[in-house]
Amino acid sequence: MTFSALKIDKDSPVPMYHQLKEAIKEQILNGDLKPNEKIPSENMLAETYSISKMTVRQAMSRLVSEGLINREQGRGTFVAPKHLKHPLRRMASFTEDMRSRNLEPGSKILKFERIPAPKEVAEALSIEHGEEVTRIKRLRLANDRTVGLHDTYLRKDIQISQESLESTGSLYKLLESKKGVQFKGGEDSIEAIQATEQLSEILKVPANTALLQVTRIAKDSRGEPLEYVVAVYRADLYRYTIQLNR
Amino acid sequence: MTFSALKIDKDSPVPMYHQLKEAIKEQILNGDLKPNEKIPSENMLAETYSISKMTVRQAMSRLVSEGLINREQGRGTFVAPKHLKHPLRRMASFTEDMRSRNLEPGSKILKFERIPAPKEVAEALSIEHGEEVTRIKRLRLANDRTVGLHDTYLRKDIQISQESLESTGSLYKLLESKKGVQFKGGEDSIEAIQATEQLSEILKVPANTALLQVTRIAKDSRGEPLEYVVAVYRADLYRYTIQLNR
DNA sequence: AAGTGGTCTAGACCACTCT
DNA sequence: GAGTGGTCTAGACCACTTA
Repeated sequence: MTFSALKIDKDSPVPMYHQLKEAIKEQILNGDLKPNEKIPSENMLAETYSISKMTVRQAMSRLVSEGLINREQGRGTFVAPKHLKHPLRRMASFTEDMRSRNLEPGSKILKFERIPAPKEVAEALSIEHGEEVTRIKRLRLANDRTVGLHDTYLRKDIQISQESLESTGSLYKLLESKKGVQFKGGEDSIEAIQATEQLSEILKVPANTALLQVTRIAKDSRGEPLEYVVAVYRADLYRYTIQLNR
Repeated sequence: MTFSALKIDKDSPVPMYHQLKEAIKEQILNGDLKPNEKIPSENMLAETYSISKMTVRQAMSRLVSEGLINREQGRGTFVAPKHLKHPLRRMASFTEDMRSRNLEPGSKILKFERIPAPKEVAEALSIEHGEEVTRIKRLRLANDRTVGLHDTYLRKDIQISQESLESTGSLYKLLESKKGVQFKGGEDSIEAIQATEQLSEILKVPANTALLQVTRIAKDSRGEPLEYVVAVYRADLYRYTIQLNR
């Protein structure tokens, strides 16, 4: 057991439960803790690091909700069996999504403009019809192959420049780390569509091919809609995967 | 404020945080608490019901993860803005999914058999190639219209009869309430496919139409795969919606 | 400054599993 | 019976928002 190597800094501004959570997470991801292996008991961990059981439990609860461990009353806590694929459990950006699939994400901006919100967009963002929004149309690449097309609309108080987006690459990263935006979550709606002539040209597939369309409304920390995206993906290059709880 | 009507039974075998959670949930769902309305503070609730703040917080945390409320440090806790659609937040059965859309779910069993697991199924269920599984092929209906086709494979220790499934309607309900199965969660993989000739006949759509295919691996309380389903839906009648956190 | 949610303690007792 | 996770207490202090 490599747990002895673990250390928790009580004076750190980072909460202790978070330090413990990340430490265990790392051991699971790098293989020190193997699937189905038993994790030291909560009481044990509390004693070892001289923190209270409730704090240990908070770390554990979050690991459970990330799907990394399973708790069984009376038996113990175990590393979750490994997954073959890499289903996401949280709202991810295209960039994060591709990285988790071990693909190199890329972008090509086709349009970057400020326009009055069309009806559908205004409705999704809960703003007035015609209110100004930023509209970004981008080809999305994985290992230099075109996998999809993103049509993004941002609420007008989100001010970004084409240059900053081009240099950052990831819209979510730009918003979160440079614009102080906090995403709380969002809703994805996924459907199958037939390629229109225009889409078939852009994505280089035959007309009428089946495509996967993901429509997202992303929300800020107050739960207000912030971003509306219609993403269309080549069905042969992209599938949407998600890990769910019950 | 109708919170005074709320009561918590300290001697009940039902945890207090669960009682509190359900009570608040009900007030949100029946409209006593309106979207964006402020909920009494944690300290207030703790005092009112003479329970500790940590217990109140456990109730709140679960409501947050169900997407019903938002917490904002320094400001308070608020009922989440309502959603236009009904995106799911947890692994749902087809039956639950349809009900949440206000549609009446239905089924027509096409096949009910015990067969040796094909390779793909064995892999998904982490069992030996050729081990016996229950295979159920069903048309799925919403308001008596065919919306999709489910091809389900169950691990061999799950023993159900065609009659019990027919009388219950919902496979998940049958397993959970009569067979003591506990689903922990699962993984959904969603892709767009073209209708084969066979599928186009069954679903009554033209050949090569775009269809939505959802492949699910559902897991039991120990995290072991239990059910493998390949579901194919008519793109014009079904979309997959999901609520995500970040 | 007052009020709110966020973190944390140092215990306690219970329900469950395994031996 | 020993060990484990699940619930709960009665405090404490901190970080943040709002007035």
